[in-house]
Amino acid sequence: MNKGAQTRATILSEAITMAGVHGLDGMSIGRLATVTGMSKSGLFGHFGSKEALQRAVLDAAIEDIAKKVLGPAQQESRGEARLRTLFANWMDWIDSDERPGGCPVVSASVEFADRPGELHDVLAEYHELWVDRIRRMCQKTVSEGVFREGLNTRQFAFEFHSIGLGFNYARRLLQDDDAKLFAQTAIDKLIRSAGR
Amino acid sequence: MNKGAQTRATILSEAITMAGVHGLDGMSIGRLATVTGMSKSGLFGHFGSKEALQRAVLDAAIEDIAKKVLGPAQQESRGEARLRTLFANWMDWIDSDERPGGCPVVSASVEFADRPGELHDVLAEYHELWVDRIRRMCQKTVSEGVFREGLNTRQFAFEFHSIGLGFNYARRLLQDDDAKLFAQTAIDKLIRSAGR
DNA sequence: GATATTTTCGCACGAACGTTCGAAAAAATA
DNA sequence: TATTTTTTCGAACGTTCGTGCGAAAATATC
Repeated sequence: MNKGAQTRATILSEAITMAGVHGLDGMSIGRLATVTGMSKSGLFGHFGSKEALQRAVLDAAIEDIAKKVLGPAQQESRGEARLRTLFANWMDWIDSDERPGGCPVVSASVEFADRPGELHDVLAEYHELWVDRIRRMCQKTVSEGVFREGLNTRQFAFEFHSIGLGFNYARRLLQDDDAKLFAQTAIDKLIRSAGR
Repeated sequence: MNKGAQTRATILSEAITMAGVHGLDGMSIGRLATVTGMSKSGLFGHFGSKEALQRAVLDAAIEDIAKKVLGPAQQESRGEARLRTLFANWMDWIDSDERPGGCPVVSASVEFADRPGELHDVLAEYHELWVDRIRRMCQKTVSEGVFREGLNTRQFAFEFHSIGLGFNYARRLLQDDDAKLFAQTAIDKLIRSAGR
């Protein structure tokens, strides 16, 4: 690993944290430089523009989700187990101490929901990908005969995702210790109601 | 109505829109002055500080929700009708053309979830109030014998709120026309599953 | 219509923002 | 070790930010 890639990784790690708390816009290059012990221009040179930095932060967060949340779920053989693992890992990821700001992708999506541009498009595309992954896991569970035939898998994915949002919201805003239980109960209900 | 209160209302109306799109921090006094055709200092004088302005925007949004969403729901006599009206009006409010940024309270809550201060506290308090209102409507429906005895009303409120978040998210980020149907279906399911 | 009060303005301030650039320092290559 | 490339820095730029202040304009009161 080059020196460049190394410091880039350090920067991005701090940037994910800062973006989670202050948003992708609220994350400033100056404060990021202070935190990492670099000069503003030194840090800036790694990205070339603020938008490129924001994009890099987003990519890094998405990659981390792929590694820690999606990957382990895909390794499960059965569909229902995939869904359960996905949700459990997602909640753990949101609740991790490394991320005081909850899921940075959710934060960014709310932040850029109504602002046209590259970041909006990246987020919209990723959201569709994410929901579609849930939908396909659900479809697989149908194929295995565990969920009932004719189940509306897009509806399932919508509800699955909504529960995650509810958890992220309650957990972050209120530090609600019951949130995890509520979310887990809701997922159990959802999965049970999809059974044949 | 004084001239002052009048322009204040005009400012706040524009501010709600801007805050919905750019966030409470992203809403700047300079741009707000341009939009309303005032001078920066003239506008500033109405509030005294940016945080006070943000607080006023939040209060105005919450008041608007009380009038257009909560009020009509409270006028329903039966518990289930209250819940249905509340949800329908909430979705309409989120989806209104006047608010390109969806629900500004949801946006603000995500924005300030991990930033201590007055705004965070206001938002957390309001969220608890909101969820508790849902819970009490649910409890009333239990008392009326429509929902089953022993129903976990806090769980119900969590799921109810989550569905609203899911709608807000999908509708804003993707302009998903199916979002309303998904949300409505989810609410119907939730209400049916709570029945005796 | 005269007076008192409220509202709005222009101007300025210091701080922070993203960004540029050429020089210095560090690292990689030979 | 000498040379080339990459990485980092310091200083500065033009903008925008929130805010303060005294004067002017508009409104309300008598």
